[in-house]
Amino acid sequence: MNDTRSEIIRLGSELIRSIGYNSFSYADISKALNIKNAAIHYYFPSKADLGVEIIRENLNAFNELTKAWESLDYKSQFSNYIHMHDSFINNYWVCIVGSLSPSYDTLPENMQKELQGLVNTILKWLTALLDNGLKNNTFSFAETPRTKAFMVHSALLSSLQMNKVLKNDVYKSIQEGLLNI
Amino acid sequence: MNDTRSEIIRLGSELIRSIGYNSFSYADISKALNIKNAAIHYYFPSKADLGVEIIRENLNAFNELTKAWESLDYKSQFSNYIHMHDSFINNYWVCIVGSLSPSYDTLPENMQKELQGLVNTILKWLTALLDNGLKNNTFSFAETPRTKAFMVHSALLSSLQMNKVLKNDVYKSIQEGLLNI
DNA sequence: TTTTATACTTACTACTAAGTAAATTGCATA
DNA sequence: TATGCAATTTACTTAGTAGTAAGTATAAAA
Repeated sequence: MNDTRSEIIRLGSELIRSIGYNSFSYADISKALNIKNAAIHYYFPSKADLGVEIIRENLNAFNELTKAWESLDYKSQFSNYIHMHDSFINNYWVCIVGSLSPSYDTLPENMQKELQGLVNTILKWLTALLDNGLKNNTFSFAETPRTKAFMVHSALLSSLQMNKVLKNDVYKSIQEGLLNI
Repeated sequence: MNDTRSEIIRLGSELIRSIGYNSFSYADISKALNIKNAAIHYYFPSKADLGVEIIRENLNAFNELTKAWESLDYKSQFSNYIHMHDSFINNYWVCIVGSLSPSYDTLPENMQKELQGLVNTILKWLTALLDNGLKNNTFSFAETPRTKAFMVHSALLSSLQMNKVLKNDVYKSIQEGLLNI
């Protein structure tokens, strides 16, 4: 994979996090990388192709991270997950799922499928972790692991969105609240 | 307020919930209402004017609802709040805050301010309710009322977004989880 | 009966978006 | 040295989008 291609993905990823998929254009990328709009079409014929690739890269990154955490105890894995997006708050970025979900109905079909895959992967991993941690008393909560996974994921995702609007301590507050299980 | 004007707001509201502010155009509204695009500009010279009005109507609706609940016990008020958006799930709509927040940086300044006002009003009301309910033992939780309000609001908001993507029981699961405080 | 204001329509502008075909550059290999 | 391929630009099309200026129908007020 060459430089230009990976730079396009990197920038596209940032733009999705900061302003959303429908709000960025190939012109935003071409200006920033000092190339022409047609050069982006060379690597990603349609914007949907770029969108799909960006989601895939996020899925790969998630899978690699969680694999690297495998040997850690459940509490550490959970804490790592909760702190996964810490670097986003100063830029007021949201995670890719939080960015794409509200505009889900406007996304091309292949992006919708890819997004579903990403969300399912995250929730499956988190549910298993909570289930294991509940069984060996690392965690304690009343809900089913699946419901708890929904709640944790949702709270975290949305705290990044609220951080964009309120620019206050909402992200840190929710993190602390979540870690206390 | 005449019919056309309120129909524009109603439809605009729906469009924001279903596809987002940046994804709908005056053409979407004019076609649906069988009027011309310029007729919308007559009532709302710029799209931002319409956006601001839609947020304001939501704020008014929230204030009226919570005022109507004032005489109820805290548990009922909390339950009402949690069920506030039940009618959205079958259409896969998100709430206005969940729709606008991820694209916050693309919104015109007056819409940003209005959105902040709405979020602050919701969080202020919810924090006060949780605080009161904690003090009289209606609720029991370890976090500060403010943090708990962040968490409840975030989980609920984001469950509507996940409902769009997964079209499963995530919204109901999170509701049940939240009601158990 | 004329005037005035409201609620629009007609017909347009300026601009931005994604996408494409064809030409060009530059480097590696035969 | 010539050829061929990959990476890119040039120059363009098509299809929207918000927004506007000028005109029109209608009904109530003067």
